[in-house]
Amino acid sequence: MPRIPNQSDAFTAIAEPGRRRVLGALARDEGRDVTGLVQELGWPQPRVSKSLGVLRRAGLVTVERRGRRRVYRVNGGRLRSVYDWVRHFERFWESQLERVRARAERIERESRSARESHNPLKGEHDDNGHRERNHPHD
Amino acid sequence: MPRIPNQSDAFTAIAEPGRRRVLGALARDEGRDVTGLVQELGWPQPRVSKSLGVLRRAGLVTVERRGRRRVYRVNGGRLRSVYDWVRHFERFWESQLERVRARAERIERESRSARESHNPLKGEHDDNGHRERNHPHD
DNA sequence: ACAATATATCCTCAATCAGGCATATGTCAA
DNA sequence: TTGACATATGCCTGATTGAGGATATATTGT
Repeated sequence: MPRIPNQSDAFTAIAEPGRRRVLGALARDEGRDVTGLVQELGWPQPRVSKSLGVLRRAGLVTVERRGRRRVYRVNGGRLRSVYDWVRHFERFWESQLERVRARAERIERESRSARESHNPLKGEHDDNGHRERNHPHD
Repeated sequence: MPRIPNQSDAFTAIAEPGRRRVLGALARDEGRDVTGLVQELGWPQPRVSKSLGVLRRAGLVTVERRGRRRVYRVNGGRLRSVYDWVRHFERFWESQLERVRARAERIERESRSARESHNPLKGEHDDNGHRERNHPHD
């Protein structure tokens, strides 16, 4: 039985770029209703609601009923658990030396794009396939 | 076309508990080879290698060839991008007031477990389905 | 009670993913 | 070179996922 990463886990919840966008939007204001998010994001309402649902079940946001509206807010507590986890690796970027060494190692790079290539050429030309965004602040 | 969250995205890479374990194991020492991880984690080797592959493509770890061994190390730079993103939400847990308010709102809780219930009872008995670990430091 | 508004949930589909296992590739030692 | 060791990759499968669209549920105003 594969896959346990329940969507109600904070890490899984923020793995999706769209949901990160939602959190970002929520963070800008102090509480926002679904309609507001729909307008800001330009997404169909069901999609927004579903993203909010995942975030809600992950405990990353809270809801307050205001009449027919529902005001969503960022729930810091949960995000903090992610923060704390990442924080454990702080020492790996704190020292400049670390970065230098890491960079030196990156020279003799790792595997190529993984899916493509499969290039049977002798010299295994390492390449990381750097096509991702390095700052997923979506 | 659904699903874009490429595995070579740092957030997606750390979404999987197993991969978080690997990172944790790597963080304990200063460089570790696959065999070492296999022993520490008790996983079949292919699984370890595959986890490392994802982390590698996400730029979260680096490899250094040492003979037939491959020494993996945590790459702080990438983890930092996650750190920075989460950090933007710092104000949501910094103030105790925030937490108090959030807690007050949590009282009138959100949706029930999502999958189950569907209880047509009038009074919507909110429940967050708090069955996840709140500290995924796996 | 009815219509309109606001939001959540259901269903289906295509794509992705993790895990298991077998196997390929690479490297060292004799 | 041969064989053992170390690691990566390919394939298959069951399960999960996100998106889209339709629809259900709730709430307010008249």
